[in-house]
This record gives sequence, C-alpha cells and structure tokens, in this order.
Amino acid sequence: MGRVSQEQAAENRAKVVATAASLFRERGLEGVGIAELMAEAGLTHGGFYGQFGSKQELAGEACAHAFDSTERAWSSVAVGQAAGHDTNRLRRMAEFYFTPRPPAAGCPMATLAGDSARAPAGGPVRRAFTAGLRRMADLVARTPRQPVAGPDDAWDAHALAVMAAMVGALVLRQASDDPELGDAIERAVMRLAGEQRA
Amino acid sequence: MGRVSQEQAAENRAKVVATAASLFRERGLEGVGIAELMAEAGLTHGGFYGQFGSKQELAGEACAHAFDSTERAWSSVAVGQAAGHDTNRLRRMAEFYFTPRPPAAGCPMATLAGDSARAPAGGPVRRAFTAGLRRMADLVARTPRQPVAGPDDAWDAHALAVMAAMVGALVLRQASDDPELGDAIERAVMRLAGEQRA
DNA sequence: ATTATCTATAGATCTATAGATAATGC
DNA sequence: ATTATCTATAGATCTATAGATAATGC
Repeated sequence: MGRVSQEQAAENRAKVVATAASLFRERGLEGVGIAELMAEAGLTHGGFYGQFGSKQELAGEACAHAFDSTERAWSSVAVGQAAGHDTNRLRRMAEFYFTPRPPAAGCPMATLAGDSARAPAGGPVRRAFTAGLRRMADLVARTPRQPVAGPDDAWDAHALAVMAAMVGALVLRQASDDPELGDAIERAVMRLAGEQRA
Repeated sequence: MGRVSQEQAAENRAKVVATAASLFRERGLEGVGIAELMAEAGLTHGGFYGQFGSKQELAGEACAHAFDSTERAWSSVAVGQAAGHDTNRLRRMAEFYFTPRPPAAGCPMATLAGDSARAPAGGPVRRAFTAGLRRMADLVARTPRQPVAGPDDAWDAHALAVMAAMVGALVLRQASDDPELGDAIERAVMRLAGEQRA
C-alpha cells in the first residue's frame, strides 16, 4: 500500500516500539531481526528506516518503554493505598515482583540487563537502561519506610539491597533449568523482604 | 600445517574452551563467532568442528569451565583458613565478589545469565548453568554459619538471599552506565552481607 | 507535491561442511 | 594409514539502503 495518515503513522511507530519491548525482552536484542519485528507489528521490513535511525535506536526506545510500564506497575504497589507507613511494603513489592509472568512482560532490570551490558557504552540502550534503573532505585528507596530506629540511609540501603536480591533471584531463575532451585532462591528473598528491621 | 600430537591436540582443545569461557563472558554467546574465537586460540576456523559438535556444545563446556574457576575462587574465600565458625564470612564473600575484575573473568552467574536464559531449554548451556548455580548455592548455604539463634534453614535462606543480592548488584552494575549508582547498590548489599543476624 | 510504506537487493556477517595437507603413531 | 588442522565455500542469516508505489494534505 501507499501512504497513510500521520495519525496512523504515529500509531504504527508506537506499535513497533511496543512490539520491540516485548520481543526484545523475550529473546534478546540479537534474537530478533528487523524483518520479523516489523512483520509482528503488521508492517514490512523496509518501512523501519523511515521511522527509526537504526536498530540500536529502536532498542533504546523499547528499553525505555519497558521501564515505563514496569515503573507504573511498581508505583501502584509501592505507594499502595495508604500514603503513610506500612510495615509490609517491601514484602508486598517482592510478592508482586515474583508473581509469574512471561519474560516478554518481565522486569527489564532482569530481562534486559545482559543486553544492556553488551550494548555500546554511552549508546541509546545503555542510557535508557541506566535512566530506568535510577528511577526504579528511587522508587524503592523512597518508598514510605517501615517503622525503624536507624537513620534514613540505613533503610534506603536495605531497600536497595532487597531490590538487588529480587533482580538477582529473577535473573537466576530465568537462566536456570531447575524451577525448584529458582523457588528456593525466591523464597529466601521473600523472607528477607518481609523481615522486621531492628 | 598438518597433524599434531594427541597431547598437543588436547592442549589445543582446552585452550579453545578457556578462550571461549573468557570471550563469551565478555561479549556474550552471540557476540563472538567461531572464526574469531579460534583465531584468538591460535587455530583456524575449520579446525573447530573436529573438536566440538557445535557452537552450543562448546558454549556448554565454556560455561562449566567458568563456573569451575569461580567455584575454586569462592571456596578459598568461603571456607577460609579456619574450619570453625566465622562471624564475617558472608561479608568476606561479598568483598571478594565485588572486587573489580574484567567481565571476561567475572562471575558466570552474572555474566552468562542472560545468555543461558535465551539458550535452548534443556540444551548444553542451560544444563551447565543450572549445575553451576546449584553448586554455588550449596557452597554459600552450607558455609559454616555465623553464630545465630534460628534454625539452620533460616540461615541458609539468608545466605541464599545475600547471594541473589550480590548477583543482582553485579548484573545491574554491568548493565548500567552510572558507576556511582552501581557503587550505591554494592554498598547496600555489602551492608546486608555484614549484618549481624539476631 | 509530499511522504509513509512497500519490494528488492547490496554487502557483510556467521555456522557448518567438504576436501586438501602434512605430521603422527601403528 | 590415520587424523588434527587448514583452506575454501555453501547456505542462511541480518542490517541498511535504493527506488517504486499510492494515499494524504496543502
């Protein structure tokens, strides 16, 4: 077909980004070619370069998109109904985090970390990942805290460490072939997240 | 050149595996071709298929090799000089874990997780990763424990959770462009590892 | 007339194999 | 004679671009 309305073109572009955000998380940046990606979005191979400068550029946008959705989901859990303190906030976040979901919809910290690590330093993917990670860390560390004695930064450090543990648990589960081992690690992290801080 | 002694051939094969264990950790399974790998090992492209059935098969061996070296290094730190209890064992492991090293020599749990997750389920890479992960988990969880009140499995769970946190911290650091953010996460995990358990 | 998308292809990979070569090991 | 390694190449990718097509938007 020929030309399409600007509105439709914008929709198509957004569809490509959303499709990429799913496919890249599922199979990795190198596991999906432009042709397949565009076909999945209902377009053809050649149309890609009218909308994006390069695959890396799209990958950066897709990474940002993945962090956006994940951040939205986290926010509702992290901030919760109450604005005040909540003893089990971290535990609720961990429960949400470990709720099974397909990798295509999984946390980008876990699903895209390997790809970002190998993407060119300073390039669009690394930049998007870094920005996303920073926002997630802020979200976790600034969550209204459990009632604790220590100074704020002690709690922030604990929250960050729990976040790292959640990411580690998910990464290891996805990389391994043994669901029971994955469960054991997740249970261990759940317990850590639910612990009362002295 | 022509034929080479069986001893030399075995040495060549081992060199290829060791080279692969480094290169794959540094650049990922899809980031290194057979030709480059063999050249790095001082051999030629075509010789590869006399020694290995496929790239995936070599990747499995390389993964196992990487876990072997890492396990050896961890053992010396985890078990330490003393056979008895040690209050700061976990903390010493974390210190060792976070000692900067090139990704080519880095912990395979962190550097190869993404590749293993995308490797065929049940294939050589996933199998090697799973076996390695299991051994690391055993190593950490069965380390002589800090003096604690709770039952053994409480401590084992804590040790597993700290291991997940260490892996998560390293994965996130390698994926991000912001060393300070990486440092903050590592410090948080160090603190967790060093905490006295009630 | 402009432009979003399509078809077709150039150019550069990469895995795997076929057949040649030359030194080992019976 | 066997075989570890080498040279050369088949076949299948994959990114990016060039030029054609047809509907929009001035």
